[in-house]
Amino acid sequence: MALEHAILVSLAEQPATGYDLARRFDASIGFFWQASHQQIYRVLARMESNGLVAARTESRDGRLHKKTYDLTEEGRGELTAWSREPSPREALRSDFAVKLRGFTDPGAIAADTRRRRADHADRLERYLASEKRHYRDPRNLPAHERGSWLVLRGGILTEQQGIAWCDEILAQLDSQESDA
Amino acid sequence: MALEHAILVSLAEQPATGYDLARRFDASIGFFWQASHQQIYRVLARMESNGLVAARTESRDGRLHKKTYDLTEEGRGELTAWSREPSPREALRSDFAVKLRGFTDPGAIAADTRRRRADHADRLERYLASEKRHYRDPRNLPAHERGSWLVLRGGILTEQQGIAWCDEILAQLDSQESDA
DNA sequence: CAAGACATGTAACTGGTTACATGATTCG
DNA sequence: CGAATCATGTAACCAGTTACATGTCTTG
Repeated sequence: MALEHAILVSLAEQPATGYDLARRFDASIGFFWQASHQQIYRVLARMESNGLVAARTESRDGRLHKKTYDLTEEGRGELTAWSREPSPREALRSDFAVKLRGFTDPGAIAADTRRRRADHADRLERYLASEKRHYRDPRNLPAHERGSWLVLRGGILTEQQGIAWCDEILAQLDSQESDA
Repeated sequence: MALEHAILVSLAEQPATGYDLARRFDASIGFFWQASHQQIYRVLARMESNGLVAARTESRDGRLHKKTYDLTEEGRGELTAWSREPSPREALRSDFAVKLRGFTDPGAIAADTRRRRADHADRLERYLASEKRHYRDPRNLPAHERGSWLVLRGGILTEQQGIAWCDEILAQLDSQESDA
C-alpha cells in the first residue's frame, strides 16, 4: 500500500487533483515511483473513504466536476507514523538479469546490453542537467528541497552503476569473442 | 509474465520439481528474482497446460507424487525467442525514496538510512565472499558460469551503489545537524 | 517416534496494467 | 471549429502475497 504514502507525501507538498498527481508521478516522483491515472483515481477514492484525504469539488455553473484533494488530520498522522517505520527493502525483479543468467545467445545479450547502456547514459545526462539547474549549492538547500535533491542523487548513482555494469558485461563478451 | 521465463531458464539448466525451483529462487536466482512456492506451482501448472514444460510423475507404491518438470521443445523455443527480445527496463518502486522525498523527520530518516546501509554492507560482504569462492579466474569461465558471474557482479555493484547513496544521505544529514 | 526437510497445493486478497469510455476547456 | 490538454472514471485481467491445508520421507 505504498502508493498511498506516495500520494500522502505529494499532497503534503501541495493539494492536487487526481490529474495533477498523475502528472507528478510522470515527472519528479515518478522517477522512483510510477503510477497510472487509473490507479491513482482508484486509490484516491479509497483514501477518501478511509478519511486520509478530503476533496473539495469545484463545479462552476454545474460544469467541470474537478476534485482537489488535500490531507486530512488523519492523513497527516498516517504520514508521520509511516515516516517513522523502517522502509522495506526494494524487491528487485530483473528480466535482464534472468536473461543474463541464462546466457543463451551472446549476440543478443550484447545488443540488449548496449541498448540498456544507452538508456542509462541518457537518463544520467538528464539527471545531471537537472542537478546543475536546480541544486547549485547543495550545502545550503531550503528544507523542502533537501529530500528531492537526495532522491535525485540516488537516481544519479543508480544510473552510473547501471552503466558500470553494462561496461563489465560488454568487456566480458569482448574478451570471449577474441578467445574464439 | 517474466516468472515464466525465469522458470524456463532454471529448467534449461536442470530439470526440477516445484519444490526444487522454490529453493533455487531462494538462493542464486532469487537474488534478482524472488518467487514463493505457491506462485511457482501455479505458474508451473499453467506452463504445463500451455505445453512449455512437461512433468514426469514419480509415485513408487502409489505414494509420494513428485513431479519433475523439464522443458519441452516448445518451451526451449519460447526461451530462445524471449532471449532475443529487448528486456524491459526494471520498474523501480522505492518506499525509501518516497520517504526521503517527503523529508519529514530527519531523525527517522537517519535511523532508516543506517539500517539500510548495514543491510547493503552485509549483502555486499556475502556476494564478495561468493565471488572469491566460486569465480577465481573470471577471464576463463566455462560457458555456463559466465551468466551467473555477471549477475553476481551486478549484485555487487548494486550493493556498493546502495552504500554510496546511504553515505551521501548521512553526510547531508550531519552537515545540517551542525548547522543547527 | 518426533522433528525437520521434502513435497504439493487451494483460496482470498492486494496491487498494478491494459483497454475502454466520456466529456470540458483552452488556444490557435 | 478542431486539436491538444484537462479531467474523471469503469472493467477485465495479471502478478504477487498471505494464510491455510495436507501429507511423506529421513534421520537422530
